[in-house]
Amino acid sequence: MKRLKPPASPTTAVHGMDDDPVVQGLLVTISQKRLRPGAKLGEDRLAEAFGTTRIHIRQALAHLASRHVVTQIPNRGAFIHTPTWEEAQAIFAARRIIEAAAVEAAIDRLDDRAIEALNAHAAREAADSKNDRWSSLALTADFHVLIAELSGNPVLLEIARGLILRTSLAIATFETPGSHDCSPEAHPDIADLIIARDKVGALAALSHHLGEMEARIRPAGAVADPNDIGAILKDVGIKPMRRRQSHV
Amino acid sequence: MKRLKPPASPTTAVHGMDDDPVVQGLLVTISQKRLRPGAKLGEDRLAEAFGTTRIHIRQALAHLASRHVVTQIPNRGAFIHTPTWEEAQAIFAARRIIEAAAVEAAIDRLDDRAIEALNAHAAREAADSKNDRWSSLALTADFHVLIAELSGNPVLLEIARGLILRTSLAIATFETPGSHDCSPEAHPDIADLIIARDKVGALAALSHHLGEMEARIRPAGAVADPNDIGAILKDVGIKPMRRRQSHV
DNA sequence: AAACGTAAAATTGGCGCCAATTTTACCTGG
DNA sequence: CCAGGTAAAATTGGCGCCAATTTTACGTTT
Repeated sequence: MKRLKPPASPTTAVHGMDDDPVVQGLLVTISQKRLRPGAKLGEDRLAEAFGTTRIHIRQALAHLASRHVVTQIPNRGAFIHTPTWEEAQAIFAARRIIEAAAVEAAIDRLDDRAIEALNAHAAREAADSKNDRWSSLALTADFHVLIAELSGNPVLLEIARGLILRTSLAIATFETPGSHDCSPEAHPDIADLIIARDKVGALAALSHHLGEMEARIRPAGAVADPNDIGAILKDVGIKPMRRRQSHV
Repeated sequence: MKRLKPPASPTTAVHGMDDDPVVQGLLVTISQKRLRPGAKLGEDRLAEAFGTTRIHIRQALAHLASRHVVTQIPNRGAFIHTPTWEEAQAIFAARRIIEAAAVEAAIDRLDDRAIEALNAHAAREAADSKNDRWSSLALTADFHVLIAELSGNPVLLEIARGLILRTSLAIATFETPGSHDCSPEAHPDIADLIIARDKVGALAALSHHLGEMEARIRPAGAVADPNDIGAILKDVGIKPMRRRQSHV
């Protein structure tokens, strides 16, 4: 038996490249700063690591390149994008705008499920202090994504997701040696102010929080350390390939 | 003679998929509403129309799909994206946020070149009344892009460009029969208020302008008219292909 | 010994071919 | 005359091979 389908209705199903395992794997690896800006993303190596073909890798890399997460250079390959200092400042400025609007919208449409989600994230972040530093980095970023989700605007959420990810690239590029992405106690404060529906307080706390993040980067801190991705991807749960080794 | 180049510095040159002629051609054709939401974008047909290969078309379509301008359905092909009503509302809400911030930033860093650019665009728009309606549609969108450019934030500009383009898709999908994209006299008013450095006035005029645009769409106005792209692309200056014709 | 130039290896880019699915057209049956 | 089913055509998806460029390694020269 065949089920008949609409003749030419493009609203049936979406491709959903964001759900791609290669894209997701690269994204979380970047948000955890295991892949640093400038790292080479070889097609054959990634294909072997993720267990797929080279064409699939190319599509994923092209998708990430259009999101300004990966930079593709003709005949050179794909690299984790290294933001310029001007781009880093622009990302922070854009985050101030987007996230302030998201906080306002989240307070306007605050309900029990939103409060529960904020508390759940606060609990998860409080219990995370003794985890490995990789997952805690992704967790602090998730708080900002959660606020964007609570805004109820899917377009705003998508923009925020991109900016938050690019922020980790900016921080990884220009950070001063000993610095964290987010001060630990800033997120519960913002969450409480949102739950209390204190707009001006929440906006001030958010602005202060983003200011602290921006204060940790310096224009001269650009590192040129594209460490090899083999050992990194192996730790994520992917089997690496060993091709050859340059001897003495 | 060979010129030596940096060893592995990814900041040397960018790929720049946005400069691709296929992407640009499709983008302007969409902003002019010659390609309407739901239109099928066949790979062979586009390759023949633009005079390139099918692989190049695929890359361009994937890029546009990651920007939510094109929807790709597996084994079905690529279509001009048809926003949902919720997405259309979210786009307008996001534009209010982004463009308000852009106007504020533009006023803060206003200089002579910015004033000249605003006046130049106003003059071009005033002299455009008797042009064909295709280019005037793109011109009204350019005004909003110009404001985003004057904000001085390249990230904000990129976000605004995407939202403005997706707005034309939203309007084309849900517009009521006789409606224009922008009321003609709204842009000079906003430009004058920006030049006068009147923030609250410019923000109010912008909000009113976007409100007028949003008021012209209705949730039931979804059209299912994906007219063929052959005649449209032929008019843009591309040679179409004639394959076969179904006789009587 | 350091630097230049050359050659080999590796990687990316692109084209063509073929399988899988969909769309269309046609034919048959009610 | 309309509906359902079947077959042909068209289109997309994917894999493999080969050219072009880059990167690395090595040998030669000053």
